[in-house]
Amino acid sequence: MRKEKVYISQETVKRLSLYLRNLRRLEKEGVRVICSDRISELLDVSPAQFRKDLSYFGEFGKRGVGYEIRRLIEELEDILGVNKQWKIVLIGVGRLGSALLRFEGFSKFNLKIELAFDIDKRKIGKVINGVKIEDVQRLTERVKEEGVKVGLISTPPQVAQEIADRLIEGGIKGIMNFAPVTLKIPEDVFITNVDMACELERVIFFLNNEGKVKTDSKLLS
Amino acid sequence: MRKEKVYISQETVKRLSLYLRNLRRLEKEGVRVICSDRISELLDVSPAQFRKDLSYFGEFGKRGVGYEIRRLIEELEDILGVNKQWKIVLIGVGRLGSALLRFEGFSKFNLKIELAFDIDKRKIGKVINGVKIEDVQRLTERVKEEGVKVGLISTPPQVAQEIADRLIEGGIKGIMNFAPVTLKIPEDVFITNVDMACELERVIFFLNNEGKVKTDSKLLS
DNA sequence: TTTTATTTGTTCCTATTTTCACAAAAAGTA
DNA sequence: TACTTTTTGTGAAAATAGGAACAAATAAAA
Repeated sequence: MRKEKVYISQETVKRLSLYLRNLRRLEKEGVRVICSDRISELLDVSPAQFRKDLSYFGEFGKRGVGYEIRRLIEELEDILGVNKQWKIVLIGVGRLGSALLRFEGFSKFNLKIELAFDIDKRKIGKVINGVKIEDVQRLTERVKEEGVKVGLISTPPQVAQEIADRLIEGGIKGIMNFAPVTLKIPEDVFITNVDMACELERVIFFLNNEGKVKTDSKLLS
Repeated sequence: MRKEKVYISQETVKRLSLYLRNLRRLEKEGVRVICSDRISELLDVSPAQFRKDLSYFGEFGKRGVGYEIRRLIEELEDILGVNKQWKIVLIGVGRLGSALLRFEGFSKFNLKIELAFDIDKRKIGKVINGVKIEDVQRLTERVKEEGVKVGLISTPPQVAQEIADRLIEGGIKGIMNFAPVTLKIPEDVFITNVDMACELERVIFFLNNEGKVKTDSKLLS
């Protein structure tokens, strides 16, 4: 039974994506059906959490049996929207940017970067992984032209805000930002920050507070 | 007044790191004192949240005035532990790995990768950003030898678990994992997964559920 | 057919996180 | 000195997320 109005938390969405990836792997390994207990062993998620995450979107399992993997993969692809083709643009083809352009973790899962932009004349015109690098001057118009909806920002932090503004002007509705700055964006645009320095500092915090800290919800004495 | 026993959430730690970075930038811009309201405008955090996050560790502000930036930077560096030198090892010098080796977002903030390993004979011996790439065969012993405590895994997913095991055998206590797999690690080791495909799928979820979704805590109709 | 085993979907409860709101402190002003 | 303004630090309330537990559904066994 589909719910009237449900708030889906970001944590739930992250987990859905995690489920999908692991279900695909299981299917490849020949598994046909799986129960929430088994999922729980594989991922770091309680069985109840798994069932509840799915329950926001419908009933996909069979009581006493489990979940048919093929069916669940399709449902999750549908929920996340990864079965549709979303045009993705990358801005900033530096070392991180070119790694992203060729990242198998994207391409393997139907996430293909289709346009790339840089300011460096020496890079413009080059082709990386089938994508021709274009002049960032033309960013807004090209984004409009191609109807791109998702942008990855891997520029230096100083220019990230300007790039974001231009992307949004071009009609971008979702941004994944690798630049270590907090971008100002309108309410109707979604942003996720991949902040590697913060993540690494989080690891260091744990080490630095060792003994004073409990493993999951950190206890400080 | 320091608390007896306080649980620090991961979200709080992430924000501390975010505060630190932005305070450093503000200091560079010549700002000396800042209040929680101003921080709130700059970052996407409520003033109360900022004050409460800090309050777990002590009283660093002055009522009616705000926070002296220099002081707060030092306190945060101390809390996070980033003023100490932590030895960091990177495993897997592919495209992402070499981008990480040269990533300014790390080096600028006193986060220096000091050892790097790969399995590819052609890469072993090469020097990237002052770091000599070593043979992954010797990973465990070298980690022990050097007393490394933090490891970054940027290998293909198939070998990530084995690398994690070897790191832990060598005495690593904190891992930042870029491989798209859920690693099994003991309780006393801290791990953070940087899962770019999940992040990108989260953006796509938002686009795919547009209209049905409210901007912050996603409303699905 | 009836009974027993499982395992889901969901309700209700608990724990955690965030926000509110205000007393306490600081500094300036009259 | 007394009053005003500002802004912190924090206890209490509100909101959110997570987990236990159980009825309902399924399939297999008796």
